[in-house]
Amino acid sequence: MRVLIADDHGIVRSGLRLLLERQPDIEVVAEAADGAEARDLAVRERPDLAILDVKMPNLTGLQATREIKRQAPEVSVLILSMHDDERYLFEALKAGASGYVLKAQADTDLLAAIRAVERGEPFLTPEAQRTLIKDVLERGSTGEEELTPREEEVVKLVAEANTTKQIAELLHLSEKTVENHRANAMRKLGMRDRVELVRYAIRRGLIEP
Amino acid sequence: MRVLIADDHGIVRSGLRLLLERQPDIEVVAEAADGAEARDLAVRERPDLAILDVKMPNLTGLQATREIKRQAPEVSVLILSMHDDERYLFEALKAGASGYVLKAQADTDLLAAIRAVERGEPFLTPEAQRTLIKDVLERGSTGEEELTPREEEVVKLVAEANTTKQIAELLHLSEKTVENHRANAMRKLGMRDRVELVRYAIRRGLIEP
DNA sequence: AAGGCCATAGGGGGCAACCCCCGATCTGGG
DNA sequence: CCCAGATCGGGGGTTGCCCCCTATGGCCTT
Repeated sequence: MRVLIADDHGIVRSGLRLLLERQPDIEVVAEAADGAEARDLAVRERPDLAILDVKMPNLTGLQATREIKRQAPEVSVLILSMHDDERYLFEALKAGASGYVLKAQADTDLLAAIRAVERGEPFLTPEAQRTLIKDVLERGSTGEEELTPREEEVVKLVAEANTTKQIAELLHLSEKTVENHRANAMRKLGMRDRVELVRYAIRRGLIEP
Repeated sequence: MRVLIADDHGIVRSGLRLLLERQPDIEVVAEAADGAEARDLAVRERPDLAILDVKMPNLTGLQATREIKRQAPEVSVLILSMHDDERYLFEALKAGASGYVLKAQADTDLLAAIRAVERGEPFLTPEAQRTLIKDVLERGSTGEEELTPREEEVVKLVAEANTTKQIAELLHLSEKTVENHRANAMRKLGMRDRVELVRYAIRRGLIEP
């Protein structure tokens, strides 16, 4: 099994490599120190599996996952999350990840996750499963309404502190259209102003804080 | 040289251990998964050096440092920091740490830091030195760019998507006062609107995304 | 005593954001 | 073929953000 690992900390990459290479059938074929590098390597090397940290420079693990699944959908992705952070779980799954493992449990759960992915099954730690169930129950079965690509693009630009006029120029649209996309996004998300959109964009990994 | 390592992620401990044990004169005599355990082991084992992650359960690396330096001052402490987080640099030095190393640079800087500590010298990465110098210069010469407690409080509430009116009610102030604090904070930080304040507040850890 | 910073409060004004309506065009799927 | 949804564009209005200014009382340092 050919694996790519991506984390901005050399120490973590060493630890992962050590853990993985104790397995006779696993080979680490590439290491990346940021999200953009991870995406490029995944597209070029086509590993069986990419293990990505959530928090990386250039592209977050979530952004990298989206791009990898678009450009090389046969590459499976496992997301590694710091802390007790399960807030990215939902987004990770929507981005196309096959599993979500907390770093604190990485040494015990990671191999189980890899074996699951190998069999083509998804993998979630028990904690992650609990979080997911809680989320689904809270949001109702569907989750929140999804944004269209255009709406998401506008939200991203809003969150980067562009004014309506600037966004209109960037996208070659009228200010009115930009306002409409922003308003529709806010309505779908149940938000009242740009400030809430910023936090949403950061949670979604659309922008860096 | 007898070393203790403390980090809540097994993967990171593995990576550290791997790195350190390649050195013939370094022996990892203890591993801790949280701050309290790190303190207890440091006091009992009296290693020459304790390498502590900033963010750990029970006691943070900084709290653990303070307690270790009080109960076993001959133990040197190196702080390992996640992210690009240099915000704990001052506190670490104040707590008695001999050095501050970013995890992203751990594999290259950590050994240099250990050798410095061995010689009884302090160690800061070039980035940390720059941060320190920048801060000293800012505080020394021109008006300091730090926010007053009131300004920070207002910024936090702004970033939580409260309107000026809501903040005024929460703090029992006039809207005008809130506006002044917000405007002063924005001027100090060189920002133009609330959207930028949100990202600042998240970077500073004032609020969660 | 004087000057400095801070927290408090206010006036007035320009403009962007936000809200509620509306319609036109194009596309994909039943 | 028609309908739904996405995209694009607009009118017209209220609110709140943001910027400019002044001012007072409390506290600390000089």
